[in-house]
Amino acid sequence: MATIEDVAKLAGLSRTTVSRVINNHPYVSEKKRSLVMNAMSELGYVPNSSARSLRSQKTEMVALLIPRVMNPFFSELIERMEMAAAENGYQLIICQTKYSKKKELDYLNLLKTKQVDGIILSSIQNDWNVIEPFLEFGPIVLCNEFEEDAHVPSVRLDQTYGGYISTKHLLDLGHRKIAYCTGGYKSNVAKSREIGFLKALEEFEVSFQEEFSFRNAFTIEDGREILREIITLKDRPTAIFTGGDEVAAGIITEAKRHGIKVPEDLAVVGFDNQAITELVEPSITTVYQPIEEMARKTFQIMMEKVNSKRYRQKEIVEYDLELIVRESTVKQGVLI
Amino acid sequence: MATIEDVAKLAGLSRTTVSRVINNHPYVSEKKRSLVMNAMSELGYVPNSSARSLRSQKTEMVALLIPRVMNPFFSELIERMEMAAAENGYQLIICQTKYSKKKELDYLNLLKTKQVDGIILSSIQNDWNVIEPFLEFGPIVLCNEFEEDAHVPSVRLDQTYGGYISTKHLLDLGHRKIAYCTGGYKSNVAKSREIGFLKALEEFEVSFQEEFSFRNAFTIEDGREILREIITLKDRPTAIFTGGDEVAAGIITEAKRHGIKVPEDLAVVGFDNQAITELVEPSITTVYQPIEEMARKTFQIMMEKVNSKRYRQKEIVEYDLELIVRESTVKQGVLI
DNA sequence: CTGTTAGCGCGTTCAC
DNA sequence: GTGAACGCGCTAACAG
Repeated sequence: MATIEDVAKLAGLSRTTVSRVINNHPYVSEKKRSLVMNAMSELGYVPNSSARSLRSQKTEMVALLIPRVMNPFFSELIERMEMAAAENGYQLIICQTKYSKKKELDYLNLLKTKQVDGIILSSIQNDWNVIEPFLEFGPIVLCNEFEEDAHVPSVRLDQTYGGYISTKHLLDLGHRKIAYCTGGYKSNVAKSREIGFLKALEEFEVSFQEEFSFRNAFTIEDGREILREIITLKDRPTAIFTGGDEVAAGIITEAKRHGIKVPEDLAVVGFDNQAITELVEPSITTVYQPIEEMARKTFQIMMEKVNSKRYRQKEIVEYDLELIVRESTVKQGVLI
Repeated sequence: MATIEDVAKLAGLSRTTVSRVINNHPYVSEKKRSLVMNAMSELGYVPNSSARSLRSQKTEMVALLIPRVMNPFFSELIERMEMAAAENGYQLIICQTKYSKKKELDYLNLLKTKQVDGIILSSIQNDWNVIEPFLEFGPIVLCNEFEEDAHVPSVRLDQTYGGYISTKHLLDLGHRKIAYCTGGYKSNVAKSREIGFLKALEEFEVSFQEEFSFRNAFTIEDGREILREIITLKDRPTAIFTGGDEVAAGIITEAKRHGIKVPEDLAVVGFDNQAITELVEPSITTVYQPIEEMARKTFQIMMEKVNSKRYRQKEIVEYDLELIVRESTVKQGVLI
């Protein structure tokens, strides 16, 4: 593998001059510049990035911590984030915490060992006070997560609003017995949605019935089970708010098996606007989340932080969610 | 940030001894070892990985090249590959080529610049002769891809068999007018499936009708369009083989809108065994692919290559696919 | 068993 | 405009 030294020799110049050409420094005569360029291409020279990182204290890599990849929301987040990284000449390292505190800490260590310039957290397992000390070693930016006492940038979606509009939609349709079901891992995300949910109920002077509450629902199968639970209730809800389209899909398909009509007997709203919302019949009313904008903004802030080296500063960017009404809440004419 | 030098000073020893402790070398007395350990934890010392990489010529990172993340097949591949990497103490860098030759080359350069120890290709855009030269700089392992003239390891699924069993299934059910539709990007993958498809037809002495061929089908919407094309045909197929569950789902949902019964009027087989296969009604007959085993094996071979430093050696590991029969080909009793 | 020394490849003062 | 020399942090001979 050719080094900068080899290039210098071949060009009959010093390492310094070669380095200057590589880094586009001024004060290099055109003659020597082209001499260097020729030598570089002749040798197929490429700078060694470990050496560069050691010298510059920058790796041009960022780690993205997520609970897992196989969740359409996070898949899209990865896709968008990788694109944002690429546009900035950065590489993206994927870190699945699998909801484990230990794994999260292991990955946070990438900052200490200088394997990455910064860390984007889209999932938080540990208490903030155990994460905070890592800020000594580099920037941490929250994406789709939020911590009240964290003095770091946080780019997120207005989940409270999301919970509010979808619940209000159900209330506007006349529903008063509304079940609430959500996944737990989204921590603050789930909490915010619940606040919005309750706020809407309050506005309509409807009180929430605790037996209509379902937690830890993530998958299609979870949705199916929830429906089975619901039909055992004497007093059944007429509508249900879910924290994810998969869960909504599970509820809907299982409802059909049990002869429960959607939306007549049970209206269902999902969350995420995934592809399945248009596949299931009836199609699923859901909440669209502007993941691309969020990813872009997150990365942009990360670049700022990397350059400014000021990591501890609270800053919140919030994007609005959008309700997409489909057939699982409002019966529509059949299309031909 | 504390360096090895700081630790050595605090412990009153030399850098070498500290280094030996870090790397678990023998020949270090217990006394000094604990002296070093204490100094390390007191300073919160962690080795700088750029320095380590520069010295050892290893980065403990591997790049995974895929066309894009937001495709359930690749999402799962990423998820499994990240887990395999983590088990081996490696980090995984995600590289989306977006089907672009240039991007692929940019990412292959990670090998040259020594940012990664190896590259896993799950998608090939450029001709092999332009990829081959990169082998000078590190190992390349193919995963779910195949190149006849590439002298590198290739871990893949027997796509020919996959195409064969699903087509044979349709033939066994009595279908003789079978349409074929597939995505183009899977290059050799798609070709292999087609070979299996044709082989099955041949065994049943059925000839393929060219007007039943649809290319570049990837999405649900593509599936819908294909169905709309099909109904314009005078002579319609009675069954259709697709290269992906999304396409199959699109065909099925659109068929229902047009009053075409699945499977009675049109039998459909998908590919990938994604979650939607059980959501759509009728549920989709599909082909299961053992992605986890493939990812695991790929990474294991990568580790071998990284250590042995012998990169140019052909080696093929192939896993069988499995047909999963559901309602889109065989009408089943309604479950309650 | 332990310390001294010499680079890994690069960027950057600081002289010329 | 250009080059010599130092050091980023670490590991591995080599010599004791």
